[in-house]
Amino acid sequence: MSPRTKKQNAAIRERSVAAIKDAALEMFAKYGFHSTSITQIAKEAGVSNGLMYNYFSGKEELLQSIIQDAMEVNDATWFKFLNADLPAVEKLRKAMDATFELVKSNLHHWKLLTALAFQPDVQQKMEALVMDKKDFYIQLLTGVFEEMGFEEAQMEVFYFAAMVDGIFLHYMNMEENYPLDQMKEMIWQRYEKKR
Amino acid sequence: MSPRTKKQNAAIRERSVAAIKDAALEMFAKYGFHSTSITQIAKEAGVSNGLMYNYFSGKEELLQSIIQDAMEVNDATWFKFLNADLPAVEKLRKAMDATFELVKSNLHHWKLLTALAFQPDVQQKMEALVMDKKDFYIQLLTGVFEEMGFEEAQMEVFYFAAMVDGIFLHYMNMEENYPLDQMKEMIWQRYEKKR
Amino acid sequence: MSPRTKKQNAAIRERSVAAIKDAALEMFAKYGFHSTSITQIAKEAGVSNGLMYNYFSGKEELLQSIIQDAMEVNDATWFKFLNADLPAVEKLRKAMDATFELVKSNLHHWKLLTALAFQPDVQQKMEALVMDKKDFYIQLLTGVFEEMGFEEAQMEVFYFAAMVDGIFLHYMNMEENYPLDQMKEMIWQRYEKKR
Amino acid sequence: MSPRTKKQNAAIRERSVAAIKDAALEMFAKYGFHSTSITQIAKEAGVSNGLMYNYFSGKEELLQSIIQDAMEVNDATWFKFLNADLPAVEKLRKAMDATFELVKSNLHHWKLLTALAFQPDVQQKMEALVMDKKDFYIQLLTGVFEEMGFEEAQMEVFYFAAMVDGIFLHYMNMEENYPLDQMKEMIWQRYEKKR
DNA sequence: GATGAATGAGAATTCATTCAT
DNA sequence: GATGAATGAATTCTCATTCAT
Repeated sequence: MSPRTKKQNAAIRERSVAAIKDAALEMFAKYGFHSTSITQIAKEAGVSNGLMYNYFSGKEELLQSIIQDAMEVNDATWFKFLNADLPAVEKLRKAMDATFELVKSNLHHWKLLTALAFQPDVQQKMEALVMDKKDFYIQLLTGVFEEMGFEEAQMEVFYFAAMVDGIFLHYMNMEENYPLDQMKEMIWQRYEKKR
Repeated sequence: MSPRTKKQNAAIRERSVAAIKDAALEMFAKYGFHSTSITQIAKEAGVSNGLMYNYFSGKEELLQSIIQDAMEVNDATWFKFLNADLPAVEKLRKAMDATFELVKSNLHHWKLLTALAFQPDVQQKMEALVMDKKDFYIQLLTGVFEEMGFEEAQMEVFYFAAMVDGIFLHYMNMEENYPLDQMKEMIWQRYEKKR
Repeated sequence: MSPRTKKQNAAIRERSVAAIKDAALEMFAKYGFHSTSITQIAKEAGVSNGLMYNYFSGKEELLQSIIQDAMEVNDATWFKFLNADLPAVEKLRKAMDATFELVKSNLHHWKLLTALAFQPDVQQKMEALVMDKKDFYIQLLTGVFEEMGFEEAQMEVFYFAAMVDGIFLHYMNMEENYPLDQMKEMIWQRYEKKR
Repeated sequence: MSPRTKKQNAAIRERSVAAIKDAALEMFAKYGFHSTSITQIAKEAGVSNGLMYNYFSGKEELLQSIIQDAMEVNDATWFKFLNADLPAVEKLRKAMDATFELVKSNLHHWKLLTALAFQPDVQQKMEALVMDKKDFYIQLLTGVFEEMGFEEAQMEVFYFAAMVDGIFLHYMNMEENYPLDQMKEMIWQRYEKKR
């Protein structure tokens, strides 16, 4: 009956927080943010209704936290490959491969993020977070395409991003019926010769 | 003294329905479906709270009706150009031009439709409507690309669709800052030579 | 195009009023007062929503009017037989027979009246109407039973009324499965010997 | 500090449910089902508007639950006396006495149940519940009357039931002005001699 | 740290009633 | 006399959030 140590408490907290986030992500992705109630999340997570409020100030903050997590994973991947010490074509290929893998194995996260990107009320709250990143990656990719010899490197960034996101869009709708890998290679044909 | 004629009534009804739909589309696109209340729509439309229920069975049916409208406009355009008696390249170009115009001038509709396509709870209700159409257009486009000499015509359809939708996705997020026309031409470079 | 005569107008009015009352009675009896909407009544009656308000001040007054009608039919019958110039036993028998016929052939009216007699909110509005009548009939019947030689004639009135109403209660619930005529004869056995 | 125990919670829930049911019964009986709003019930029960929905799926289920309760009380009484190991006449007398007591002391329940039995929209929902019971009690009573020597025992059941229900009907309308006990004895005269 | 009973603001929906024609 | 589009108050129900334990 001795009081829990700090470490024990931290572990307990972490487990609870993770359970809540996992359940929430799952259900937000499945039913939408507004159509998922706190009660449903709590039930799915196997905790009480009120526990969420010990860790987040409300439903919105829970969402924010999930979004942040998803973006961090994505960031790590991109940053890793686009900053690697490799020829531009290689960097692009590796980053692209990694991104496709990421999306394949985290379909839930991605569906959720995409869905949210189109819900105007949520969008505004993400905007600040996203804008900086976006500019940063545009810069980064522009550098890569310049190195690959594109005149209008920034236009190429837009074009590349559109192809990738368009493919993901369709993949998310069709899932296993979508020829994801073939699409990736069709993109790649455009850049391969720059090798 | 005498009651209104049928024609008068029809006109009145039509005006009310239009006002409600317009207001709803505007606000759904702006704030999202779940975050827009009937009261808000009614106020925006300049009618009473209850009037919507004279014309639609509920908020959901109102949404359905708006979706249907949007899809009909789109359908008409595509069908017109892809079925025209022209060489395949011309058909594709004209259909593409028309679609870009459509999206440019109906940004609201498109944002709404796209947002909805990612809200899982709404998605299911659209699915039946959309699925048939999708297959139909895949067929139609496959024919066009075959005529243009593509070996893997269906893969080309997916690729083309991904590029177009990816571009629209980004356009919808960045609006006037997006180089929409340049992107269109970048797509077109791939097909022009097939002329 | 000459204006309608007064007589024509009166006929038109009467037809409309009758259609509305008939429809209302039918639906009140079938679905209950609160569960029947003006719109339903109007549709059933084949008239417009607003017409009712030309003849009645509202839904409640329509109900009152229907109740009054039903009670008048009943009154006429009872009064006729209980006031006839006949021996008491004959009067009772004839009034009883007539009442059973009345209920059999106007099941709707009766169900409605009974239902209303138990809806507290409606009850209060009927109370004034009913109370006077009740006392009047108790007097009348008491006279009859006294004439038949009952010591406690008023108790006999209560008892007789309870039997009759109890039988109707069950008849209304079971309808054609109820041995209505046999029940009537079982009551009668009590009074026959007083002949 | 620590959460409430299961027992504590159960007690709290039970108290709330009881408060809601009591208030609802009171007001349904007083104003009718449709004329009583959730808000009124909540106020009378001294709880919030939403609490009812923690325990019942809606207003209708609350009603169902109250009906069920009322029927269970009734059932217990009847079953107890009609199944007792006594001569038939005694059983009947005791069951009858108990029923009259029941109605006297639970006037609210009975008014409500009777009122509901005549509201067509509610009736359908009770029907299944009631029908089985009715047949069961008819059987039971038929046995009793057979034992008492009635040739047409089942007709006697109908007749007896009609008398009892007719008396209750009038009692519910006139309340303390009604000679309830005398009526009971008038019924009894018919059966006493079978002793 | 955790629970879950309770709250109450806000949303969708219904429908008696009005009134311009 | 009749119509039916429009109104808006009232009602049911949902659910994020609070808080005593």
